[in-house]
Amino acid sequence: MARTQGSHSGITGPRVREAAVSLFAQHGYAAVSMRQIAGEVGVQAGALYNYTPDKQSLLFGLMRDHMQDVLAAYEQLEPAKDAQEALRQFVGFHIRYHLQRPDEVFIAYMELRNLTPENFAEIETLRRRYEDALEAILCRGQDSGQFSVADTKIATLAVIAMLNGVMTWYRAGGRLSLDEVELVYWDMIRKSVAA
Amino acid sequence: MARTQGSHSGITGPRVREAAVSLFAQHGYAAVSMRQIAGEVGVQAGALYNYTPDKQSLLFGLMRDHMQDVLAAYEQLEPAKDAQEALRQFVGFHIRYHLQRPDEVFIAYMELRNLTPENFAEIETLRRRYEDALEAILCRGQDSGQFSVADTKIATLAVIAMLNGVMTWYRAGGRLSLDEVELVYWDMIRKSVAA
DNA sequence: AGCATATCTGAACAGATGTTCAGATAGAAG
DNA sequence: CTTCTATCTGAACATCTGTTCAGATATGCT
Repeated sequence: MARTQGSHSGITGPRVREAAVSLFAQHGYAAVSMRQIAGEVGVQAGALYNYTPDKQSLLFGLMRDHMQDVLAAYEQLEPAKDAQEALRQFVGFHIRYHLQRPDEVFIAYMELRNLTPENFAEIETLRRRYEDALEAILCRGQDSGQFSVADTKIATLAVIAMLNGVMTWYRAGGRLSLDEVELVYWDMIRKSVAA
Repeated sequence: MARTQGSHSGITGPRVREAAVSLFAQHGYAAVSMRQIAGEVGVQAGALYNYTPDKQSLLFGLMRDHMQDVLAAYEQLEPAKDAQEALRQFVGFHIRYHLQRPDEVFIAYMELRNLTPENFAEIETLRRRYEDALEAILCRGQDSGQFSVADTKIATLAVIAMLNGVMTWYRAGGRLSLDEVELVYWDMIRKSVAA
């Protein structure tokens, strides 16, 4: 009757990651124990160590994979012709992608301080690549005279901060549809950088 | 020679709170132990319980006092005449006040999930009062035709999210002065809600 | 001077923490 | 059916957790 044993690597592995994502997002990395994660999966704590060398690596793996997924998804979009078009593309992509993976996104920017210095540096590099993509768009529009921002670096961070705010309140099936949300944000961002 | 004892309530009390603010902001509530806080103050862990009934109350007290301070400081500003003026005042106040207390602000929105439900509700009420102040400004400008936003509630959250982003990168003595930072953000926000 | 009180120490508590590992078990391979 | 191996259990480990409290100590008061 006891617990099932044997070969379940292909099943348990993903479930460990799913449980970790859900629990880390809900209570925070430091507040979640390996035993809680194991309990969610339906397994003893020791079994987790077949899938991660330690707790820190589990967190880091989740964050790194998420950032790489975001970058890969964004970079395979077909490049827009002009800056305005590219900015709209970025806004739409960011909102939709992030609302599809709220837990991963939440972890990726809430748990940075719980990474070891080396792991932190690696995540920051990936995040930086994403920010640079947006800054490149702003610079392009600035050069072409379509945009007018006092400082492209700050504008980049301001736009991303604004977009990230959507995750704090948006709930699927709420007052506004995804299309409406995207439109509202696009409207504000378009105007905020306009010449 | 040993540790000093006797009457130090007026000194130790604030130092406990300062240490807690600093450590919670740096590593997160769940990752900081009472012994670490005590060590920072130069006292044994048990002594902390002269100043807080428990760890949760310590966190809650810091967050509640911070939110009340923010509200009190904002509400004693003399009301601006028109909506545009009021928005500018809000932006300036928010940036300057928050950059003066980065740790408290950081805690106030990072540690919400570590509050008990009752404590969470109380903090949310205070936060809501602050957001409502901004939304009232946006509504005023919307009515007067100065502003044009698709949704005042979302615009409120978007503006605050954008402003909060300043704390993730601003460092005193950096590339830009406080005045410049305020100007850059005011420029973007003014345009983003403009008619 | 000595008394009273606020403050701190130091040890103790019950339980939780991340991690390890020998041994049990189930499915795959022959 | 047997053997092999990946997977999981269950117990153990050293250490850390928030919190309590009796006793020590210094300060303020008389």
